[in-house]
Amino acid sequence: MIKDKSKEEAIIKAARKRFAHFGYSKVTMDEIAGDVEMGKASLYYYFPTKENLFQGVLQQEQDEFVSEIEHVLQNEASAEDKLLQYVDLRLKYFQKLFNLGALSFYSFIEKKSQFKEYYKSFEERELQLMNKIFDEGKKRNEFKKDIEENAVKVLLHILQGLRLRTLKTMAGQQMDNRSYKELKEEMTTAVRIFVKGIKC
Amino acid sequence: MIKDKSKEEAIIKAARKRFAHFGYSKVTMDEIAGDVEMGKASLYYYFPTKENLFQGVLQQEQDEFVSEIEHVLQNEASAEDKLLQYVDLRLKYFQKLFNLGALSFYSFIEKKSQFKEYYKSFEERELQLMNKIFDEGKKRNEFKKDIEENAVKVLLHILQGLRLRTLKTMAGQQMDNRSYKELKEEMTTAVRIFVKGIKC
DNA sequence: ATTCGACTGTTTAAGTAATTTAGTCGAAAA
DNA sequence: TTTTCGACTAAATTACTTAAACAGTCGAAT
Repeated sequence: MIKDKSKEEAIIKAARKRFAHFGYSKVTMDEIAGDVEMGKASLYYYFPTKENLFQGVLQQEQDEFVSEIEHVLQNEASAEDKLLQYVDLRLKYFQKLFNLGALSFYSFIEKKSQFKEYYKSFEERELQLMNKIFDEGKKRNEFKKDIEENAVKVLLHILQGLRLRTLKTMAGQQMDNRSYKELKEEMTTAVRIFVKGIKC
Repeated sequence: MIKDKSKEEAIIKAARKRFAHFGYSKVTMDEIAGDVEMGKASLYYYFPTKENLFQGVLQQEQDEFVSEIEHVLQNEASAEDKLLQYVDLRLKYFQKLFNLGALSFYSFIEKKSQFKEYYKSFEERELQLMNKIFDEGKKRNEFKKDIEENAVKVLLHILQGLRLRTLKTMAGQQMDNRSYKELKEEMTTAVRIFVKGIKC
């Protein structure tokens, strides 16, 4: 019943390496099994499906991101600074997912759209995190109390949209350093102006 | 040398009808020719390629949009109101392109990406239009003079991103009225807060 | 609890033939 | 001179077949 956590993690580690390099569909369970010196059938003792294993990889990245961001929320910076730190960490997480092939324009239209549910629940989590930042900002009187109803959600969608837009312009290619920097700058500008618009 | 404009328009009209209903690849030149009671070969007298004919359709939509928006720019509304009118018209134009099958997530990743150049030049045009609105806003002292360097471009990208994000969530399906209204509301909120952020 | 060899059914890839369709051309009509 | 089109071709798309690869199962062994 209680499965060996370290084995599980070794499998995820091997899987992540392969997925990050070749993308989901170009990696076979046999190869991953080979990497951890196991038979393929043994993998199925830990993960019921290949998809589930991939989600394991994603989940680990997500946990890492969430714990980083929650750590940030605890420091004493202003709400605006926290938002900017959020943008920074979120963008790094975005890049990781991209390198795992979990993003890219293609993955969104695939019939199975394996991760729709996954992304959706994460979006809710993100919204909570941002709301927390804004609530603290209100308490500290950085923002006025009567922020526009959907402002936080809109900001979240703005950031999503800007990332998606960058994804589009790359369509297939690698994410180079220039795209990354441009995107970050755009997001930073957007947040700064947006926050100013909320402050007054 | 001087081709019959009314014939050309009749062809575009017929083509638009078909493209809007079936999408680019599901329409044959023979069918369009049938609609205007011509032989297919005659179409090639007016349009060198099928792609070019499709672009003719797009160009007409774009011209219509641009002339509407330029009309708006001439009235005496505030810069903010002009921006909101811009959002409204631009979204209607977006929907038209969507119904023509010129958008949709698929069209962006198609190898040929026939319209990359087309969209790019249009984006520049859009940027000019928005800059015009902002420049007038500055002259009338609605905005302070030292607007952040890339603010206008960032706003443009925000609006693009929000549209794209909606496109993603629909992925394949029809654009229903709810998506449309939600998107419009988001854009409106974004513009209002953004403008406030620039004003002060 | 954990591992795996041997197996299966389904999915993907490769190859090929058949069909459709964009685009051409030269001649003819207006 | 401008406009139309029938008859054609080359190229792309589709439909189909077959071979290979792969995800996932199972029962037996540690």
